[in-house]
Amino acid sequence: MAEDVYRALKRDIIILRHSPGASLTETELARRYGSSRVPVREACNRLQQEGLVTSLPYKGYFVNRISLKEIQDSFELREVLETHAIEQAALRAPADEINRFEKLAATEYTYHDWASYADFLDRNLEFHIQLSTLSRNHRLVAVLRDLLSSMQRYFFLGLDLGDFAREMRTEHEELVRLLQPETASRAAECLRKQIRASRDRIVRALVDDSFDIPLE
Amino acid sequence: MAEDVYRALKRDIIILRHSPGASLTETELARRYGSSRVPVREACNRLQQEGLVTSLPYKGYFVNRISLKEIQDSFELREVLETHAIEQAALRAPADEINRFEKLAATEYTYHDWASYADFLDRNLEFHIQLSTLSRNHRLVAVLRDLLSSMQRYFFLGLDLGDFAREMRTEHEELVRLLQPETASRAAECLRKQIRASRDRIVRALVDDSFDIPLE
DNA sequence: ACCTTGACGATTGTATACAATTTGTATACT
DNA sequence: AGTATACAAATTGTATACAATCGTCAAGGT
Repeated sequence: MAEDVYRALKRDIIILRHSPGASLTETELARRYGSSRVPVREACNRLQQEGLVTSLPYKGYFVNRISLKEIQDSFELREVLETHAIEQAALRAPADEINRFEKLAATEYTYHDWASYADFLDRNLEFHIQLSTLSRNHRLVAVLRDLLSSMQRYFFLGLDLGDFAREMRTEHEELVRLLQPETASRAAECLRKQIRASRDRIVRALVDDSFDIPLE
Repeated sequence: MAEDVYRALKRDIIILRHSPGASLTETELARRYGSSRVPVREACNRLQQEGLVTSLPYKGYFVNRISLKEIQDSFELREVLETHAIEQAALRAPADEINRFEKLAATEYTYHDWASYADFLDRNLEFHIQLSTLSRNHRLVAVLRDLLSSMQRYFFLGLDLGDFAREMRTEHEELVRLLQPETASRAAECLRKQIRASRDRIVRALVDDSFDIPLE
């Protein structure tokens, strides 16, 4: 049940059902998600460690606001971690596992259909995690999973800015093609370019003020 | 009180008072640290997310075993994160903050004095965290802090292998000297060398079987 | 002899009652 | 009117009682 609350609450934060800056109290969350305060506490603690909410003792929990600085920091960190992961992945990738990724890469979403956004984000996360798993560094994968999870909220913003479904699918397929020892460094550079493009899309969305979400 | 339990339990795991592989139950921990099960649960959850213990539902918590693979994974991850951090730190470090680090770098320990090990590890962690803070990337610092915390157990093993107190102090001072924009990449390479030396010391300690700790 | 089944012990999972803390508000005093 | 103090409301922090789950071991049947 704690797991249910965790998942539901996280999803609601990611798809912005809980607005950045919003105040959450244990009692109200318990009512909303149909449990008692204890599982809610556990869920909130996990989300706090992931950097999605902040706990102020005796005051409540608050959905972390979105700031340009944190977006840039997150993307910088992602670039360091994931380019390293994919380079190692390409160096160590066994050929018989590559075709498995062609299916994972083939995921798109429907523009302006918010329900499809959530699905796409899940599959996209899965793709990147499976990719980094090829690096054979469990620890790296764990950190990257937490990081990408907490960035889902940003990606959600980016999707509604334009129809990049086909473009992202093409990017995925390009990565899979480069997943071989000889092209390891090219794979890393390719991913780096994609990550920066994604960051720029999202930053542009925010500074253009297309969204009326609480910043800073 | 949850905070107290967390700190005490973490310390006891790091200094190997709780042996790797040991079984921990909430009730017994509550008795040992003088609280009820609720704060213990919170502490254990945090430690689980940090990778120090594993929770098996309805069975208990278990102190994670130490494996060569995980040590190597951790050091690889540390190398990626911290060399990036120090390079950014050197590029952005304001001159008036440098002297603050000369004090932090001047920390040693007394060989064969286990009590001094714990103190040294704390100050050493603080040094590296403060260093990475100069990178101005909060997110990176947060991840690095978690990683280094969970590696403290390994460092503890390394200390008892030989008297490296002066050597490590010298290494620290060398890093501080290189903490300038012109020598940024040299700082990164210097740190990389140090991290690998540290890893090799610890790996050697384990394969030489100098310790009778339960491995993987 | 072996397999099934049932009960018991140990442990975590959950709910709820109560304590501690903070913040704001109202009231009394100067 | 202004300030200080006491009190009340809201919220998390902690303790404890109870429920759910898993593993073990023994008993009984085949």
